[in-house]
Amino acid sequence: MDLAEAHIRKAGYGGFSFRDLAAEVGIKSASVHHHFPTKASMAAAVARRYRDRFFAAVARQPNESPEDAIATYRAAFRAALDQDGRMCLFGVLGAEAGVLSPELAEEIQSFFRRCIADLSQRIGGPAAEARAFHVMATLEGGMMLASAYRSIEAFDQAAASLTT
Amino acid sequence: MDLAEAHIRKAGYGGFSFRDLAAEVGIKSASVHHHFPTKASMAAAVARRYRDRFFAAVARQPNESPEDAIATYRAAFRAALDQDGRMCLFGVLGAEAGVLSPELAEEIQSFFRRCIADLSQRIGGPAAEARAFHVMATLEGGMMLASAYRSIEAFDQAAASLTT
DNA sequence: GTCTATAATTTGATAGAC
DNA sequence: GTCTATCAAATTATAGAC
Repeated sequence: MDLAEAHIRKAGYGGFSFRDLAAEVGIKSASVHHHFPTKASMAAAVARRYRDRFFAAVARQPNESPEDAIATYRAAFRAALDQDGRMCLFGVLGAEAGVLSPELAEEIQSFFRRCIADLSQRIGGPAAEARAFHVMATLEGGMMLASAYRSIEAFDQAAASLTT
Repeated sequence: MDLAEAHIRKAGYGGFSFRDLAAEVGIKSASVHHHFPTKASMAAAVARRYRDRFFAAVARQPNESPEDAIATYRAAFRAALDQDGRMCLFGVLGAEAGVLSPELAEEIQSFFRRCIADLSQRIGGPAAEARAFHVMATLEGGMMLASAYRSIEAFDQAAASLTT
């Protein structure tokens, strides 16, 4: 699953194959099928694991200000980029959502809905939801720019103004 | 090229094949190879055409304010989304830039460099470049969110606050 | 849990006729 | 410019032995 995640984040859903994963682990592709019946089911499992890790990382802090919440999200995205220089898993999959399996498409939409709902609540106020959309778009887009530029500075420049 | 562009914007580089394109046009895949020697060369040609169309659409207006320039970019992204509900070509490809051909990777980076340079100049002032990065990230991320949500409202919410 | 073996399909690409 | 024919490789997936 670690390898599958790395491949998806680097090259999208089509960027990993059971054979490649198996070879890198040192087993055969049939053995991978023993754990995940289909490619779509494995991608969905990887997505669920990524989602759980992500929401654990952005968990609400005590006595948190709206600016703190946004900074927490930004730091989580930045850490993912800093560790391995790769895109957000859901950012990659979201871009090709049009042709993925229904199970996976639902997983993607559900991730972003949960991000927006969580951020909106923690930001509060009248324009909270619009600001939540803005924050998520900027962070995802910033990761994409950093991926294209191969430089984390692109992310930092894009996301700097999110907090006042 | 129209069909190739549609497929890439919906599903990424791996989302189109010469056979599929040929079948949709009513010819054979060998005939497509007559026009484009390789898949990478065709994708690069599609990217160049998209780039030229994009920069024509965001051309500088006379007596333009910084807010006007940003609004022009936002309108161009929104129009692409509104017409066919698909991602920005370079947004999709940028997310999977890690495994594309060098020719294509260079085309992607060059597109974003040109966007940032153009926007920076039209915005002006001390923090112009950072604001240009911010605008591009928000627009690309907003398209991705709209793609995942299958709703243009996600884009509008994300990009509303870009202009004052 | 892992293997061998294999099926069925798709893919990118080429040679050469018309 | 388009075709037929074909290749070599890769892909997803399954059956059944160990």
